[in-house]
Amino acid sequence: MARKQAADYEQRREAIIDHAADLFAIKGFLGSSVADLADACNTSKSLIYHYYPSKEDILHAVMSSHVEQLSAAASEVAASALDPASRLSQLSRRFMRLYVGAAARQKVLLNDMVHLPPDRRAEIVTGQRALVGLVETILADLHPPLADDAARRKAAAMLFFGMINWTHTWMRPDGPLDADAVADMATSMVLKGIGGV
Amino acid sequence: MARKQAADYEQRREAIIDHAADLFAIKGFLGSSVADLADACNTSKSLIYHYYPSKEDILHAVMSSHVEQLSAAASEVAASALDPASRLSQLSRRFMRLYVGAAARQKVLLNDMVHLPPDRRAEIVTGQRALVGLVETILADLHPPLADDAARRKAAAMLFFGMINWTHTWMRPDGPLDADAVADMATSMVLKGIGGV
DNA sequence: CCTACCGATCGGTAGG
DNA sequence: CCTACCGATCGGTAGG
Repeated sequence: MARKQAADYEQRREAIIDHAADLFAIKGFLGSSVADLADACNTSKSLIYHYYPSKEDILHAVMSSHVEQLSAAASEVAASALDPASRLSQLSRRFMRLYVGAAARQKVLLNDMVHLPPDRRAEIVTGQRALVGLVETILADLHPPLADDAARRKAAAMLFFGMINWTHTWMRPDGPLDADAVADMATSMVLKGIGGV
Repeated sequence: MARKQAADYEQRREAIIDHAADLFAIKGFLGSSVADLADACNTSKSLIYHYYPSKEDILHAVMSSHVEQLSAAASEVAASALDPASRLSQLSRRFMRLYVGAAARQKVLLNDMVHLPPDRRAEIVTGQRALVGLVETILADLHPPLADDAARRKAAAMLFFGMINWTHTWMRPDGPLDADAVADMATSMVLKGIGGV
Protein backbone atom coordinates (compact mmCIF):
# COMPACT_ATOMS: atom_id res chain seq x y z
CA MET A 1 0.00 0.00 0.00
CA ALA A 2 1.29 3.38 -1.02
CA ARG A 3 2.46 5.55 1.81
CA LYS A 4 0.02 8.35 2.58
CA GLN A 5 0.76 11.99 2.18
CA ALA A 6 1.28 13.76 5.50
CA ALA A 7 -2.09 14.61 7.00
CA ASP A 8 -1.16 18.27 7.25
CA TYR A 9 0.31 18.50 3.75
CA GLU A 10 -1.93 21.38 2.63
CA GLN A 11 -1.54 23.31 5.88
CA ARG A 12 2.24 23.10 5.55
CA ARG A 13 2.13 24.28 1.96
CA GLU A 14 -0.02 27.21 3.00
CA ALA A 15 2.21 28.05 5.98
CA ILE A 16 5.24 28.22 3.67
CA ILE A 17 3.37 30.64 1.39
CA ASP A 18 2.34 32.78 4.36
CA HIS A 19 5.89 33.11 5.62
CA ALA A 20 7.22 33.63 2.11
CA ALA A 21 4.76 36.50 1.59
CA ASP A 22 5.96 38.21 4.78
CA LEU A 23 9.61 37.70 3.93
CA PHE A 24 9.37 38.76 0.28
CA ALA A 25 7.28 41.81 1.23
CA ILE A 26 10.03 43.06 3.56
CA LYS A 27 13.24 42.11 1.77
CA GLY A 28 12.11 41.50 -1.80
CA PHE A 29 12.17 38.20 -3.69
CA LEU A 30 15.87 38.29 -4.59
CA GLY A 31 16.76 39.73 -1.19
CA SER A 32 15.27 36.71 0.56
CA SER A 33 17.07 33.38 0.47
CA VAL A 34 15.47 29.98 0.66
CA ALA A 35 17.46 29.49 3.87
CA ASP A 36 15.81 32.65 5.30
CA LEU A 37 12.43 31.17 4.43
CA ALA A 38 13.33 27.83 6.01
CA ASP A 39 14.36 29.62 9.21
CA ALA A 40 11.13 31.63 9.26
CA CYS A 41 9.22 28.34 8.94
CA ASN A 42 11.40 26.74 11.63
CA THR A 43 12.47 24.03 9.24
CA SER A 44 15.16 23.18 6.68
CA LYS A 45 15.77 24.19 3.09
CA SER A 46 15.21 20.57 2.04
CA LEU A 47 11.72 20.62 3.56
CA ILE A 48 10.90 23.70 1.51
CA TYR A 49 12.06 21.96 -1.65
CA HIS A 50 9.94 18.97 -0.70
CA TYR A 51 6.82 21.10 -0.96
CA TYR A 52 7.78 23.36 -3.87
CA PRO A 53 10.10 22.57 -6.79
CA SER A 54 11.72 26.02 -6.93
CA LYS A 55 11.85 29.43 -5.34
CA GLU A 56 9.98 30.86 -8.34
CA ASP A 57 7.12 28.40 -7.76
CA ILE A 58 6.79 29.78 -4.24
CA LEU A 59 6.62 33.32 -5.61
CA HIS A 60 3.94 32.25 -8.08
CA ALA A 61 1.91 30.58 -5.32
CA VAL A 62 2.05 33.76 -3.20
CA MET A 63 0.75 35.83 -6.09
CA SER A 64 -1.84 33.47 -7.57
CA SER A 65 -3.57 32.79 -4.25
CA HIS A 66 -3.98 36.53 -3.81
CA VAL A 67 -5.21 37.18 -7.36
CA GLU A 68 -7.76 34.38 -6.92
CA GLN A 69 -9.18 36.13 -3.86
CA LEU A 70 -9.46 39.39 -5.80
CA SER A 71 -11.08 37.65 -8.75
CA ALA A 72 -13.64 35.95 -6.52
CA ALA A 73 -14.60 39.30 -4.98
CA ALA A 74 -14.85 40.88 -8.44
CA SER A 75 -17.06 38.05 -9.74
CA GLU A 76 -19.53 38.51 -6.90
CA VAL A 77 -19.77 42.23 -7.57
CA ALA A 78 -20.10 41.63 -11.32
CA ALA A 79 -22.95 39.19 -10.72
CA SER A 80 -24.86 41.57 -8.44
CA ALA A 81 -27.83 43.65 -9.59
CA LEU A 82 -26.60 46.90 -8.03
CA ASP A 83 -26.47 50.24 -9.81
CA PRO A 84 -23.04 51.33 -11.16
CA ALA A 85 -22.17 53.66 -8.27
CA SER A 86 -22.93 50.94 -5.71
CA ARG A 87 -20.95 48.40 -7.70
CA LEU A 88 -17.93 50.70 -7.65
CA SER A 89 -18.37 51.27 -3.93
CA GLN A 90 -18.67 47.54 -3.22
CA LEU A 91 -15.65 46.71 -5.37
CA SER A 92 -13.53 49.38 -3.67
CA ARG A 93 -14.41 48.07 -0.23
CA ARG A 94 -13.91 44.40 -1.06
CA PHE A 95 -10.54 45.12 -2.70
CA MET A 96 -9.30 47.41 0.05
CA ARG A 97 -10.25 44.81 2.70
CA LEU A 98 -8.24 42.18 0.86
CA TYR A 99 -5.33 44.58 0.37
CA VAL A 100 -5.20 45.38 4.08
CA GLY A 101 -5.93 41.82 5.23
CA ALA A 102 -3.27 40.37 2.92
CA ALA A 103 -0.90 43.32 2.88
CA ALA A 104 2.23 41.22 2.43
CA ARG A 105 0.82 39.35 -0.59
CA GLN A 106 -0.35 42.61 -2.08
CA LYS A 107 3.13 44.12 -1.78
CA VAL A 108 4.75 41.06 -3.34
CA LEU A 109 2.22 41.10 -6.19
CA LEU A 110 2.98 44.74 -6.93
CA ASN A 111 6.78 44.63 -6.48
CA ASP A 112 8.09 41.26 -7.65
CA MET A 113 6.16 40.47 -10.81
CA VAL A 114 9.37 41.00 -12.79
CA HIS A 115 10.93 37.97 -11.09
CA LEU A 116 8.30 35.50 -12.29
CA PRO A 117 9.18 33.41 -15.35
CA PRO A 118 7.31 34.72 -18.42
CA ASP A 119 4.68 31.95 -18.58
CA ARG A 120 3.82 32.29 -14.90
CA ARG A 121 3.71 36.05 -15.24
CA ALA A 122 1.33 35.78 -18.19
CA GLU A 123 -1.05 33.73 -16.04
CA ILE A 124 -1.13 36.36 -13.28
CA VAL A 125 -1.49 39.22 -15.77
CA THR A 126 -4.51 37.49 -17.34
CA GLY A 127 -6.20 37.35 -13.94
CA GLN A 128 -5.50 41.03 -13.36
CA ARG A 129 -6.79 42.04 -16.78
CA ALA A 130 -10.22 40.66 -15.92
CA LEU A 131 -10.30 42.95 -12.88
CA VAL A 132 -9.46 45.96 -15.04
CA GLY A 133 -12.18 44.99 -17.51
CA LEU A 134 -14.80 44.94 -14.78
CA VAL A 135 -13.81 48.42 -13.60
CA GLU A 136 -13.86 49.70 -17.19
CA THR A 137 -17.43 48.48 -17.54
CA ILE A 138 -18.55 50.18 -14.34
CA LEU A 139 -16.88 53.47 -15.29
CA ALA A 140 -18.50 53.44 -18.73
CA ASP A 141 -21.87 52.90 -17.07
CA LEU A 142 -21.19 55.90 -14.83
CA HIS A 143 -19.96 58.11 -17.66
CA PRO A 144 -21.35 56.90 -21.04
CA PRO A 145 -18.90 58.83 -23.29
CA LEU A 146 -16.21 56.39 -22.10
CA ALA A 147 -18.02 53.52 -23.83
CA ASP A 148 -16.76 54.82 -27.19
CA ASP A 149 -13.26 55.79 -26.06
CA ALA A 150 -11.21 52.71 -25.22
CA ALA A 151 -8.03 54.65 -24.43
CA ARG A 152 -9.63 56.98 -21.89
CA ARG A 153 -11.76 54.16 -20.46
CA LYS A 154 -8.64 52.09 -19.82
CA ALA A 155 -6.79 55.10 -18.43
CA ALA A 156 -9.66 55.99 -16.09
CA ALA A 157 -9.75 52.41 -14.80
CA MET A 158 -5.99 52.46 -14.20
CA LEU A 159 -6.22 55.82 -12.37
CA PHE A 160 -8.79 54.19 -10.09
CA PHE A 161 -6.54 51.17 -9.51
CA GLY A 162 -3.67 53.58 -8.86
CA MET A 163 -5.60 55.15 -5.99
CA ILE A 164 -6.31 51.85 -4.25
CA ASN A 165 -3.17 49.91 -5.23
CA TRP A 166 -0.88 52.69 -4.05
CA THR A 167 -2.31 52.49 -0.52
CA HIS A 168 0.19 49.77 0.41
CA THR A 169 2.91 52.43 0.45
CA TRP A 170 1.28 54.71 3.04
CA MET A 171 -1.60 53.02 4.88
CA ARG A 172 -0.82 51.53 8.30
CA PRO A 173 -3.07 48.93 9.92
CA ASP A 174 -3.16 51.05 13.08
CA GLY A 175 -3.64 54.32 11.17
CA PRO A 176 -6.59 56.69 11.59
CA LEU A 177 -8.47 55.42 8.51
CA ASP A 178 -9.46 51.80 7.96
CA ALA A 179 -9.87 49.92 4.69
CA ASP A 180 -13.52 50.89 4.21
CA ALA A 181 -12.85 54.58 4.93
CA VAL A 182 -10.10 54.75 2.32
CA ALA A 183 -12.17 52.72 -0.15
CA ASP A 184 -15.03 55.18 0.26
CA MET A 185 -12.69 58.13 -0.34
CA ALA A 186 -11.51 56.56 -3.60
CA THR A 187 -15.10 55.89 -4.65
CA SER A 188 -16.12 59.49 -3.85
CA MET A 189 -13.16 60.83 -5.80
CA VAL A 190 -14.42 58.96 -8.86
CA LEU A 191 -18.06 59.92 -8.36
CA LYS A 192 -17.71 63.56 -7.30
CA GLY A 193 -14.05 64.56 -7.11
CA ILE A 194 -12.34 66.06 -4.08
CA GLY A 195 -15.52 67.87 -3.08
CA GLY A 196 -17.06 64.52 -2.19
CA VAL A 197 -14.44 63.12 0.16
CA MET B 1 51.21 71.19 -11.08
CA ALA B 2 48.54 68.80 -9.92
CA ARG B 3 47.14 66.59 -12.59
CA LYS B 4 43.60 67.52 -13.53
CA GLN B 5 40.55 65.36 -13.14
CA ALA B 6 39.46 63.85 -16.44
CA ALA B 7 37.68 66.52 -18.45
CA ASP B 8 34.62 64.31 -18.85
CA TYR B 9 34.46 63.22 -15.21
CA GLU B 10 30.91 64.48 -14.63
CA GLN B 11 29.63 63.16 -17.96
CA ARG B 12 30.99 59.71 -17.09
CA ARG B 13 29.36 59.77 -13.68
CA GLU B 14 26.05 60.74 -15.27
CA ALA B 15 26.36 58.06 -17.98
CA ILE B 16 26.80 55.38 -15.31
CA ILE B 17 23.64 56.57 -13.55
CA ASP B 18 21.71 56.58 -16.83
CA HIS B 19 22.66 53.00 -17.63
CA ALA B 20 22.09 51.91 -14.04
CA ALA B 21 18.57 53.36 -14.12
CA ASP B 22 17.73 51.40 -17.29
CA LEU B 23 19.23 48.19 -15.93
CA PHE B 24 17.67 48.41 -12.45
CA ALA B 25 14.27 49.31 -13.95
CA ILE B 26 14.25 46.12 -16.02
CA LYS B 27 15.92 43.57 -13.75
CA GLY B 28 15.69 45.16 -10.31
CA PHE B 29 18.59 46.33 -8.12
CA LEU B 30 19.53 42.91 -6.78
CA GLY B 31 18.87 41.28 -10.15
CA SER B 32 21.49 43.50 -11.80
CA SER B 33 25.18 42.85 -11.11
CA VAL B 34 27.90 45.47 -11.18
CA ALA B 35 29.36 43.41 -14.02
CA ASP B 36 26.08 43.85 -15.96
CA LEU B 37 26.31 47.57 -15.39
CA ALA B 38 29.94 47.68 -16.49
CA ASP B 39 28.99 45.80 -19.68
CA ALA B 40 26.14 48.22 -20.36
CA CYS B 41 28.62 51.11 -19.99
CA ASN B 42 31.17 49.35 -22.21
CA THR B 43 33.77 49.50 -19.47
CA SER B 44 35.10 47.49 -16.53
CA LYS B 45 33.86 46.96 -13.00
CA SER B 46 36.96 48.73 -11.71
CA LEU B 47 36.00 51.83 -13.63
CA ILE B 48 32.55 51.77 -12.01
CA TYR B 49 34.15 51.54 -8.57
CA HIS B 50 36.42 54.40 -9.46
CA TYR B 51 33.38 56.65 -9.87
CA TYR B 52 31.17 55.28 -7.08
CA PRO B 53 32.26 53.63 -3.83
CA SER B 54 29.52 50.99 -3.84
CA LYS B 55 26.55 49.62 -5.72
CA GLU B 56 24.23 51.17 -3.12
CA ASP B 57 25.69 54.61 -3.83
CA ILE B 58 24.77 54.13 -7.46
CA LEU B 59 21.19 53.29 -6.48
CA HIS B 60 21.06 56.37 -4.30
CA ALA B 61 22.36 58.58 -7.11
CA VAL B 62 19.69 57.24 -9.50
CA MET B 63 16.97 58.06 -7.01
CA SER B 64 18.20 61.39 -5.64
CA SER B 65 18.75 62.91 -9.08
CA HIS B 66 15.14 62.08 -9.92
CA VAL B 67 13.70 63.35 -6.63
CA GLU B 68 15.62 66.60 -7.14
CA GLN B 69 13.93 67.09 -10.49
CA LEU B 70 10.53 66.50 -8.93
CA SER B 71 11.31 68.87 -6.05
CA ALA B 72 12.43 71.59 -8.43
CA ALA B 73 9.18 71.31 -10.38
CA ALA B 74 7.16 71.36 -7.15
CA SER B 75 9.00 74.45 -5.89
CA GLU B 76 8.19 76.38 -9.04
CA VAL B 77 4.51 75.51 -8.76
CA ALA B 78 4.50 76.35 -5.05
CA ALA B 79 6.03 79.76 -5.79
CA SER B 80 3.51 80.59 -8.50
CA ALA B 81 0.50 82.86 -7.97
CA LEU B 82 -1.99 80.53 -9.63
CA ASP B 83 -5.34 79.53 -8.16
CA PRO B 84 -5.52 76.09 -6.49
CA ALA B 85 -7.08 74.26 -9.45
CA SER B 86 -4.40 75.59 -11.81
CA ARG B 87 -1.66 74.68 -9.35
CA LEU B 88 -2.93 71.10 -9.23
CA SER B 89 -3.12 71.01 -13.01
CA GLN B 90 0.40 72.37 -13.39
CA LEU B 91 1.82 70.00 -10.81
CA SER B 92 0.14 67.00 -12.47
CA ARG B 93 1.55 67.91 -15.85
CA ARG B 94 5.06 68.66 -14.62
CA PHE B 95 5.20 65.42 -12.63
CA MET B 96 3.76 63.26 -15.42
CA ARG B 97 6.24 64.74 -17.90
CA LEU B 98 9.11 63.84 -15.58
CA TYR B 99 7.67 60.37 -14.96
CA VAL B 100 7.43 59.66 -18.69
CA GLY B 101 10.71 61.39 -19.59
CA ALA B 102 12.59 59.56 -16.83
CA ALA B 103 10.52 56.39 -16.76
CA ALA B 104 13.43 54.17 -15.74
CA ARG B 105 14.37 56.36 -12.76
CA GLN B 106 10.72 56.56 -11.73
CA LYS B 107 10.40 52.76 -11.71
CA VAL B 108 13.59 52.37 -9.70
CA LEU B 109 12.41 55.00 -7.21
CA LEU B 110 9.12 53.17 -6.70
CA ASN B 111 10.45 49.59 -6.67
CA ASP B 112 13.89 49.55 -5.03
CA MET B 113 13.63 51.92 -2.07
CA VAL B 114 13.88 48.90 0.24
CA HIS B 115 17.43 48.25 -0.96
CA LEU B 116 18.79 51.63 0.12
CA PRO B 117 20.64 51.74 3.45
CA PRO B 118 18.42 53.35 6.13
CA ASP B 119 20.21 56.72 6.21
CA ARG B 120 20.09 57.09 2.43
CA ARG B 121 16.48 56.03 2.39
CA ALA B 122 15.61 58.63 5.03
CA GLU B 123 17.10 61.32 2.80
CA ILE B 124 14.94 60.30 -0.18
CA VAL B 125 11.83 59.99 1.96
CA THR B 126 12.35 63.51 3.29
CA GLY B 127 12.41 64.83 -0.27
CA GLN B 128 9.21 62.97 -1.10
CA ARG B 129 7.43 64.16 2.02
CA ALA B 130 7.81 67.76 0.86
CA LEU B 131 6.01 66.83 -2.37
CA VAL B 132 3.15 65.29 -0.42
CA GLY B 133 2.93 68.39 1.76
CA LEU B 134 2.53 70.63 -1.26
CA VAL B 135 -0.31 68.50 -2.63
CA GLU B 136 -1.99 68.48 0.79
CA THR B 137 -1.96 72.29 0.80
CA ILE B 138 -3.49 72.50 -2.66
CA LEU B 139 -6.22 69.97 -1.83
CA ALA B 140 -7.12 71.84 1.37
CA ASP B 141 -7.41 75.04 -0.67
CA LEU B 142 -9.74 73.26 -3.07
CA HIS B 143 -11.84 71.69 -0.31
CA PRO B 144 -11.52 73.68 2.96
CA PRO B 145 -12.91 70.98 5.31
CA LEU B 146 -9.66 69.08 4.72
CA ALA B 147 -7.70 71.85 6.47
CA ASP B 148 -8.99 70.56 9.82
CA ASP B 149 -8.71 66.84 9.06
CA ALA B 150 -5.07 65.77 8.78
CA ALA B 151 -5.86 62.10 8.23
CA ARG B 152 -8.21 62.64 5.30
CA ARG B 153 -6.00 65.40 3.88
CA LYS B 154 -3.02 63.05 3.85
CA ALA B 155 -5.14 60.22 2.44
CA ALA B 156 -6.53 62.44 -0.32
CA ALA B 157 -3.00 63.52 -1.28
CA MET B 158 -1.86 59.90 -1.40
CA LEU B 159 -4.87 58.90 -3.53
CA PHE B 160 -3.79 61.61 -5.97
CA PHE B 161 -0.19 60.37 -5.97
CA GLY B 162 -1.54 56.86 -6.48
CA MET B 163 -3.22 57.93 -9.70
CA ILE B 164 -0.10 59.46 -11.20
CA ASN B 165 2.57 57.20 -9.64
CA TRP B 166 0.79 54.05 -10.78
CA THR B 167 1.00 55.13 -14.43
CA HIS B 168 4.45 53.55 -14.78
CA THR B 169 2.77 50.13 -14.73
CA TRP B 170 0.44 50.70 -17.68
CA MET B 171 1.42 53.78 -19.72
CA ARG B 172 3.48 53.18 -22.84
CA PRO B 173 5.49 55.98 -24.50
CA ASP B 174 3.86 55.12 -27.83
CA GLY B 175 0.37 54.72 -26.33
CA PRO B 176 -2.71 56.73 -27.34
CA LEU B 177 -2.47 59.18 -24.41
CA ASP B 178 0.58 61.30 -23.67
CA ALA B 179 1.83 62.58 -20.31
CA ASP B 180 -0.27 65.78 -20.40
CA ALA B 181 -3.44 63.92 -21.37
CA VAL B 182 -3.12 61.51 -18.46
CA ALA B 183 -2.13 64.33 -16.09
CA ASP B 184 -5.28 66.23 -17.09
CA MET B 185 -7.44 63.16 -16.48
CA ALA B 186 -6.01 62.83 -12.97
CA THR B 187 -6.60 66.55 -12.34
CA SER B 188 -10.20 66.31 -13.59
CA MET B 189 -10.83 63.27 -11.40
CA VAL B 190 -9.82 65.34 -8.38
CA LEU B 191 -11.76 68.44 -9.43
CA LYS B 192 -14.95 66.86 -10.78
CA GLY B 193 -14.78 63.06 -10.56
CA ILE B 194 -15.27 60.71 -13.48
CA GLY B 195 -17.81 63.07 -15.06
CA GLY B 196 -14.97 65.46 -15.83
CA VAL B 197 -12.58 63.18 -17.69
C1' DC C 1 13.66 15.70 6.97
C1' DC C 2 18.88 16.89 7.90
C1' DT C 3 23.92 17.72 6.91
C1' DA C 4 27.03 18.11 3.54
C1' DC C 5 28.08 19.73 -0.30
C1' DC C 6 28.17 21.39 -5.75
C1' DG C 7 28.84 24.93 -9.77
C1' DA C 8 28.15 29.77 -10.42
C1' DT C 9 28.18 34.09 -9.39
C1' DC C 10 27.98 37.95 -6.16
C1' DG C 11 30.03 42.84 -4.56
C1' DG C 12 34.27 44.66 -3.87
C1' DT C 13 39.62 45.10 -4.07
C1' DA C 14 44.42 43.63 -5.09
C1' DG C 15 48.97 44.92 -7.76
C1' DG C 16 50.94 47.56 -11.31
C1' DC D 1 54.10 60.76 -6.60
C1' DC D 2 49.58 61.54 -8.54
C1' DT D 3 45.04 60.05 -11.01
C1' DA D 4 42.86 57.05 -14.22
C1' DC D 5 42.07 52.86 -15.37
C1' DC D 6 42.85 47.60 -16.50
C1' DG D 7 42.91 42.28 -16.06
C1' DA D 8 42.51 39.12 -12.62
C1' DT D 9 41.05 37.43 -8.54
C1' DC D 10 39.64 37.78 -3.55
C1' DG D 11 36.44 35.78 0.49
C1' DG D 12 31.62 34.65 1.07
C1' DT D 13 27.17 33.17 -0.19
C1' DA D 14 23.49 32.11 -3.46
C1' DG D 15 20.01 28.40 -5.19
C1' DG D 16 19.64 23.78 -5.58
